[in-house]
Amino acid sequence: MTLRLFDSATRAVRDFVPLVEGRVGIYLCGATVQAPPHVGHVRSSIAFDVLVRWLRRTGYQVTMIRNVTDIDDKILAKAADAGVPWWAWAMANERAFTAAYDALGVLPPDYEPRATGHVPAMVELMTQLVDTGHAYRSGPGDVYFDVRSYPAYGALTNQRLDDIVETSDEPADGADKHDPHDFALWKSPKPGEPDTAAWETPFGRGRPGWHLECSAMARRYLGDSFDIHGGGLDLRFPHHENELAQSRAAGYGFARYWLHNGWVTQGGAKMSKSLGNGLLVSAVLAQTPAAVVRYALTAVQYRSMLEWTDGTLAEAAATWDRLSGFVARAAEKVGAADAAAVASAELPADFVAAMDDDLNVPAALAVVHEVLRAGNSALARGDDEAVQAAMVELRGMLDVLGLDPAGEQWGSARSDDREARALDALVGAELAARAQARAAKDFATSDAIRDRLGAAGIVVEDSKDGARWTLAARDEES
RNA sequence: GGUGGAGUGGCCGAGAGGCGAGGCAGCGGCCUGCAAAGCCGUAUACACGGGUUCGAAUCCCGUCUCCACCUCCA
Repeated sequence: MTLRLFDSATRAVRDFVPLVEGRVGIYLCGATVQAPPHVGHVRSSIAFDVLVRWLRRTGYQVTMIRNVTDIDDKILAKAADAGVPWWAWAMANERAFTAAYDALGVLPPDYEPRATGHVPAMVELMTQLVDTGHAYRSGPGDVYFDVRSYPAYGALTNQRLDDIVETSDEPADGADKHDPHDFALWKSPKPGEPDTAAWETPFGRGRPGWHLECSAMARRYLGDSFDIHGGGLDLRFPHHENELAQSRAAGYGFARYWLHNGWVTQGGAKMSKSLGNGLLVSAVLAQTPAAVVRYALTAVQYRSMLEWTDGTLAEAAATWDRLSGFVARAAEKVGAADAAAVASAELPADFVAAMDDDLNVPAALAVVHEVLRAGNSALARGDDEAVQAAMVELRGMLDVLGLDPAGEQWGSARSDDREARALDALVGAELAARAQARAAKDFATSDAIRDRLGAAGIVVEDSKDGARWTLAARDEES
């Protein structure tokens, strides 16, 4: 069984065959750092994080490139409004994105190129396009791609040029476009824009258009042809169509598979910067453990729309408690498994089949729950061997999803964290007092202690081996 | 107008011709001093109307509704 992926370009599920056996190059459209990330942004990064993890798990050597668009109209406009340099505005937001990725366990890409650092590569590609008649200079610093020069324009999104509504990408003063659909490769500075936001080129001074950046950076790091190009569904047109057109027109094979993730919606509407309804990741993380947020964003198939409601996080929290609870109890019983055992654990065939089927995470999670139940049952009947097996298998699967409760990202650092040790000692004292009260059948006192801990977000569970405690995954809703 | 997606039980969410994925919530039971956790059990589900078939949520025809992209967007 091989991995099959839904390719947007052909609108079909295709067997994944990499360009070079055993290796995969992925280019993911990252953030335009005009604002801090909202939940939809990190959904995209998590979707492709799962893809990378699965490819690596199944033996591929993956090169993951995720760009940062650190100059564009909105960055310049917002920075000007805020009275700060555009590059400082971009940098601050880039840091916010990085913090969100890190908090949610998104593995860092192999490289994260910034647009502003790749002007020479862009000029090189643009020059090629002008020299071959696929692009033209319409004024100082203004260069457009000539869509009529590339007959396959529209192929990615299955549109005929004449059916596409005319773009409102307005030419600069004095600039003329040959066709209304022609898009900017290079843009001359607008009045009032800072000198630092323009670069010299053979065609005049200006700054890069959005589409050119990605084509140039993808080629620089992944080569003339590469395996997978990813991004949000909303980037298919015009962004990806334009990238494909200019790269192919320049003679490069470019991406062989196009993957697009669905959006996070609220009330059926897409979260978006332009609508201003984006729920900031920082706001969500302020109230909910990151692992729970990660679970919520991972649990849906990547192409589906994910409707974000109050119930989304509540359900994720319940499931996360169940998963992490078993792993913790199992480790207390049979000892923690080492990372190597988890990384090399043999995964259930149904799980593998689900992941190979266009990353069907919901179906894969069904297998996770089967193993979880088997593990809990083994725990109940004291079958340590089965507990151990279930724990390793479960963690192996969850690791693929970036959700191993005992892994590096989410694992408890209780034993070597001073605050946590102090807390453990205090709760331990409370639990000792409670045990005494219970032994004396003073249940009023023991219940009062349990209630007091509960109010502090500490959940107490009794068992034959005594009481154990955990932090509640989420604050109780009133 | 062009292109594409979606309607599954109280909720979330897979599946895509034939033993009712899985989760959450609920209900019953076991366990517990009581809980919690866990385990066991528990479902008149597939937008609507026709059709094909031994058999359709899954295929075909028609209808309705919702959403998105075609302007910046993950």
